[in-house]
Amino acid sequence: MPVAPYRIDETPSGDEIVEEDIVERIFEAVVEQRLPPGTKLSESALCKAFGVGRMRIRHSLLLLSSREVVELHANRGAYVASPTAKQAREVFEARMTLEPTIARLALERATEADIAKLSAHLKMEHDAHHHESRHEAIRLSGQFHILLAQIASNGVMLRMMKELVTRTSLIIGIFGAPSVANCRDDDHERILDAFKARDGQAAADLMAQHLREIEGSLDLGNKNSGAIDLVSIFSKK
Amino acid sequence: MPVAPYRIDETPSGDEIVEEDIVERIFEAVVEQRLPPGTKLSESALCKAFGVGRMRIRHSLLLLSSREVVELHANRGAYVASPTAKQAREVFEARMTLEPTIARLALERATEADIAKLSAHLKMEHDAHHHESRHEAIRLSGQFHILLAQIASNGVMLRMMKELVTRTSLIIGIFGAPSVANCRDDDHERILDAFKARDGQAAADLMAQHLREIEGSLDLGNKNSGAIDLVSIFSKK
DNA sequence: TCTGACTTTATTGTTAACAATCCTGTCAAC
DNA sequence: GTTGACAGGATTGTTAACAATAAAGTCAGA
Repeated sequence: MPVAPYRIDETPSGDEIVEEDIVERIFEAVVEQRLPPGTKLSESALCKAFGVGRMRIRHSLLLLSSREVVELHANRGAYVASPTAKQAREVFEARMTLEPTIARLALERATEADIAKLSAHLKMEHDAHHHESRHEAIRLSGQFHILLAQIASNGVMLRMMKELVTRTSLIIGIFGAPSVANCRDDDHERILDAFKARDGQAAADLMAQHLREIEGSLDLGNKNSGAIDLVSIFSKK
Repeated sequence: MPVAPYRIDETPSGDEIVEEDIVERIFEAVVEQRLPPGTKLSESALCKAFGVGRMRIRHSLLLLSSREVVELHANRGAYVASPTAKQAREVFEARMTLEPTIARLALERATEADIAKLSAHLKMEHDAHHHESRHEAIRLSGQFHILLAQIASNGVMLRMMKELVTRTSLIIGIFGAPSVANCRDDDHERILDAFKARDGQAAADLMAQHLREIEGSLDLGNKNSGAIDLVSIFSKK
C-alpha cells in the first residue's frame, strides 16, 4: 500500500469530479449563453465532455431539471430549458422579491474587502464590455448578482439566486432583443456607489429599479410562448 | 395485444410512482415530524416502503439532498438533515424576505374561492389542534403557508416555500421548545382577516410578525450546534 | 412523387451483478 | 478490563449488459 491507509476526511479539492461540479459547469455555460434554450444534452456527449460515467451525468441532469434549468423528456432525453413568458414573469417576480433585500443585507454585512472585491468585479465587467468578449461580459454581469448574495452570506438565498440568474440568462436568450446587453453595468456601478455610501435603502431601490429595467427590456407580451394554440390560430375568422 | 396500442400522452395520474412523488411524500413526513432530524434513510427500507427499485430511491434521495432536506454521506447513506443554528437563521431570513411579499401577492390575486379555501383550511387547523392529532396539526400549519404561495400563483416561489417550510419543521424539531406548537393558528386567523379586508400591507406585516414570533420561540442562541468544538471545551480553565 | 407502413438504428431507462466502503462483533494481547 | 487488530456482515457505489422507447431511414404501393 503505497498510499496513506487513512484519510481524515474527504479531500475537498480532490481530483475526482462530482455531480455538483458538472451542475455548476452547465450552469455557467447556460449563463454565458453558450448553451441556448432547447439544446439537446445527450448523455453520451456529456460523458465524453466531462470524462465521467453515465450515472454521474444522469444524476447531474436530474439535479439540473430540479432547478428547472434543463427539461427531462421521458425516453427522449434532456434539453436546455425554454422558459415560457409566464415562467419568465415568475422568475422576475421572485428576483424582485429577493434581491432588494439581498442588496440591503449585503450592504450591512460587507467588509471593506468585500467592497474592494465588488469594485474589482465592476472593473472586469467594464473591460469585458469593451473587449468584445461577449460571453465573458454576460457571465460577469450575472456573477455580480451572485457576488452580492455571497456577501449577504445567506446560503439559502445564494442557492436561489444561482438558479434565478441562470434561468434569467435563458429568458433573455428567448425574449431579449438580440442586440441588447443583459445588464447595463452603469446600474451595477450605481449600486456599488450605494455600498460606498453605506445607504441600504438606496441599494435596495436601485436593485429593484435595475431588475425592472431588465424585465422591461424583454418582450414578455402576450405572445403565448411555448405551446402554440393551434385551435385559436385556425378558428373561424 | 389486448391493450390500446397508442397512448396520446403519458397518463398524469397513472399508477406508476415517480421520483417526484417520493420526494413529496418524504417532504410531508418531515413536515409532520414523523421523520426527525438524523433519521437514517436506508435504501433497502425505502425500496420496501415505496415498492420501487433502488434507482428510484437513489434519485429521490439525491433530489432531497439538493433541497437540503436530507444529508448524503459518502458510503454511509442518507440521513434526514439536521440544520445548524446558522442554517436555521438563514432559513428564517429567507422566509422573512419572501413571505410578506407572497402574502401581499396572494391577497391581490385571491379569488373568492381562494379565500373560502383559506377559511376552510383554518377550520381544519383549529379542529386538528383540539383533536390531539399533533401530526395533522403540524402538517396543516405548514400547509397554510404553502397555500398562500399557491394562491400567489408563482411556481418559483411556491417551490422555494415547500423547501423552506419543510426545513422549518426540522429546525423546530431541533431548536424548538418541546411543548410549543409550531404556529399558533391565531396568527393565521389574523392573516385571513387581512385577506377579507383586502388589506395587503396588513397581510404582509402580520406575516412578518408571525415569522418573527416563530423564530423568537426557538433557541438559536450561540450554542454552536453541529460540530462541537472540542478544543474550546477542553481548553485550560 | 408522395404517402404510409415497416425496419433499422440510436438513445434512453432499468435491472442485476459486482466492487468498495463502513460498521459491528470477536478475539487476542497487554 | 481495556485496547487494538482482524474478520464478518451489511450497505452503498459503480459498472455493464439488457430492455424499451422513439427517431430516422427504407421501401412498396398508389
